[in-house]
Amino acid sequence: MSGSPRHSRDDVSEMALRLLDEYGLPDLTMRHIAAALEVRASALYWHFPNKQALLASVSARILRPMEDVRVEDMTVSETVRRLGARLRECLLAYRDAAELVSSSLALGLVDSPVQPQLMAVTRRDGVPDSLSRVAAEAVMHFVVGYTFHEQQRLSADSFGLLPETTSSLNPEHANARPADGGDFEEALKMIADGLEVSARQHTETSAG
Amino acid sequence: MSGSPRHSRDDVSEMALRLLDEYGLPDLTMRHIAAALEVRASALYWHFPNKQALLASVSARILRPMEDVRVEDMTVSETVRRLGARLRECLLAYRDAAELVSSSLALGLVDSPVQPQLMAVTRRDGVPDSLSRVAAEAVMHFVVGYTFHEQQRLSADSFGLLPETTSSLNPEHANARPADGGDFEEALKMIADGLEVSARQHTETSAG
DNA sequence: ACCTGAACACCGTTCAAGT
DNA sequence: ACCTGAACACCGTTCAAGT
Repeated sequence: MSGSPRHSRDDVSEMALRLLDEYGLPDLTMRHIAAALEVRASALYWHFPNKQALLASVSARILRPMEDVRVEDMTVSETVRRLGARLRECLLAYRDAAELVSSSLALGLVDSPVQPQLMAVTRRDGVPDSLSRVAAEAVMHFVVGYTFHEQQRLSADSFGLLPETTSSLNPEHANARPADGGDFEEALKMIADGLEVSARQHTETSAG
Repeated sequence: MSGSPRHSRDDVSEMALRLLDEYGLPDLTMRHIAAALEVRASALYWHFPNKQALLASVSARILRPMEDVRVEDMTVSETVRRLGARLRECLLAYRDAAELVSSSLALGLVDSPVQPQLMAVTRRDGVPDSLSRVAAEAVMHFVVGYTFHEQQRLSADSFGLLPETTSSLNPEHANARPADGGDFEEALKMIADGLEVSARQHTETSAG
């Protein structure tokens, strides 16, 4: 059929995402990605300057569904909670996605997945951009960190590791026990409430 | 002088922390740590089962100053802000410390650096443990993620990278500009305020 | 108890050369 | 425009053997 199966940038990152989900981040090597595309590792350097850039394009792909969240009719608090919950869903959709996105975000190689939509709503409601940016950072870092930790526990469990540690039979370490799914939403609510308090303080100060 | 310079576990992690600060995480290899101790890489496997365990002991060392924070006389809100600020200081004290601690925390190889002291104060004030744990997670993940990003920007700047991107001359990307130091405390305040709102809601509900 | 020596099975990246 | 081939300079980890 196809005599010369040459690839696009998008082909590469699409395949990389598939391999990430199937084999995990430690096995997402340039050689494995290349092999899956029936190509040598050196060929990938025509499409990307280095591995970090390739991983950033995979991160952007993972975060793409964030764009579909419609926030027009939401309150500020609803928007914070909705964007946070959706971000967690995006990260849980692929194996090791939270770890990958965490480092791409820290390196500044992908845009904030929360800021644009949150800012649209806060501007509509007269909340200062500075507060909105801060809240977007708080939500983003909390969700990515929380889900990173959560995702590690999931794959540790599936590997059969931590058999007695996770069963929380040790009252000595009850304080250290991981939070469950409902705690995630509780934390988002805290940040949302905190943003509303700050916004209220701002309008009182500038109006009164 | 010393004929047989054999090492302890603590010697190894102390040297590893020095090398981390001097050369950064990518160069913190088993071979480099061993060489600095005048030993072969394989010798490290007598002290630690693998590299991740060694890195976890370095993380614990970085977080040790968290224990010195005295919270007895603080309000809940002050405690959140103080512990968050101190955590950031701990991470900024060594090169790439935030990235290292981020992964150790996600892997569950080090304890929460926020929870014990926050819980002491919230218990004193009758705030439910569940809320306290959630807030501790929010603070921890936010601070580590924020500082990870911040620290990457610092070393990118010192490397002379991102010369025009960081000078924020591009109005198109003004929304994406990184938050400054004051924004960090603003975000901690949001989480602290959110915790107080939740605590208030709880006591109202349970008291009638 | 603590370490060496040597090997195993890999990495990311570069670059001249091919088509 | 897109890729190969071959090399460079490394990795983490294991394990028999030494002292």
